[in-house]
Amino acid sequence: MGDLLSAAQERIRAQGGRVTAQRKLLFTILDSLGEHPTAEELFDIAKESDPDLNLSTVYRTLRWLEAENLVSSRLFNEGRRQERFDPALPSEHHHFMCTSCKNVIEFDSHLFESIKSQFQEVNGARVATGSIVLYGLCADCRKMQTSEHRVSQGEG
Amino acid sequence: MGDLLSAAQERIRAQGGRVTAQRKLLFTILDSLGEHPTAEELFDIAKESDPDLNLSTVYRTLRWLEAENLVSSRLFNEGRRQERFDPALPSEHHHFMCTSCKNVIEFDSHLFESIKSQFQEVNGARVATGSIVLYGLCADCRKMQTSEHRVSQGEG
DNA sequence: ATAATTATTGCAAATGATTTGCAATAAGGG
DNA sequence: CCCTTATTGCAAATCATTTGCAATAATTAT
Repeated sequence: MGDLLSAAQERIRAQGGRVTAQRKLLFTILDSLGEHPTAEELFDIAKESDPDLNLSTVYRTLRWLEAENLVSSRLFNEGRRQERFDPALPSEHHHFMCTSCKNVIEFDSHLFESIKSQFQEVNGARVATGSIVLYGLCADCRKMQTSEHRVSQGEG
Repeated sequence: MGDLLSAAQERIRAQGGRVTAQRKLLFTILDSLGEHPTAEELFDIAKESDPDLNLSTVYRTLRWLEAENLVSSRLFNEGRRQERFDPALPSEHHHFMCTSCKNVIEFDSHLFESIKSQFQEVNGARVATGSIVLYGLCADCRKMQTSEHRVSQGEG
């Protein structure tokens, strides 16, 4: 929704680059996808439209977007050591990952500034960036777990 | 300083395991090291005492400690996709990583609880764990940067 | 439109971090 | 001190990502 598609195309042109079908496809998907996909997840979605697409192209496109500050990548503690790509605008925000469905929810917290300045004062450090990551069950997965309980206990 | 060494040895024995020289060495190093080493960093230190030590043994030992909740592993955004192992006791704490020297400083924040409960209320989720990671320059590296500036500007 | 230029792609092989299979070694019990 | 088998070292496998290179295709000039 942030119109990554047109922002990215403009930047490509400004750099004398080429607006290829693969890039347009990937930009479009990222733009509409309200998620934090891994390279492979994005690849799997894109392959439905372009079966010849290669995973290297996905990585190269994501790295280019990252260098242009149009997406950022982060590692969650999900067992895998795999990056997730965040197409949100680069305002400071934090993440919650559901440990069951792996969905990521973004959130803000005005308390984060206080945490940063408190750390700086105590340690004499200079904090440049940072983020909060929370893990747990999202509302949907909580409901499902509860109803599974009910079923397995014969209460449904 | 948390006496990981003896805690770990006790648990090994309790499980019918064997207290090997390699394990003792690694426990001792982790115990005294006030840092968050990668497997390879720990390996390099340990190799000085036991040149035949193998990196697999380091990984296996760290994974075992992790399963026993005596260390935890985390991924920082340092370019590499490499785990760092935290030998701190499993109380909730947060991390600052110096982007220059890569040193990790642990800290607490009572505000974290508020952030968690606020997220839960707003989203209907259940937060189980989470943490704050800050990046910036530690006090020492700030000083060095400043003095380098001074030198390069001929002000020293 | 068409050809020329070269950025970008697909593929395969390389890389870096971590894991695993297996035969050799060595703790700890008898 | 010997036996049993947990643990080790080594090499090969794996997973996520990157890279070299020849083939392809988007732009640019014709």
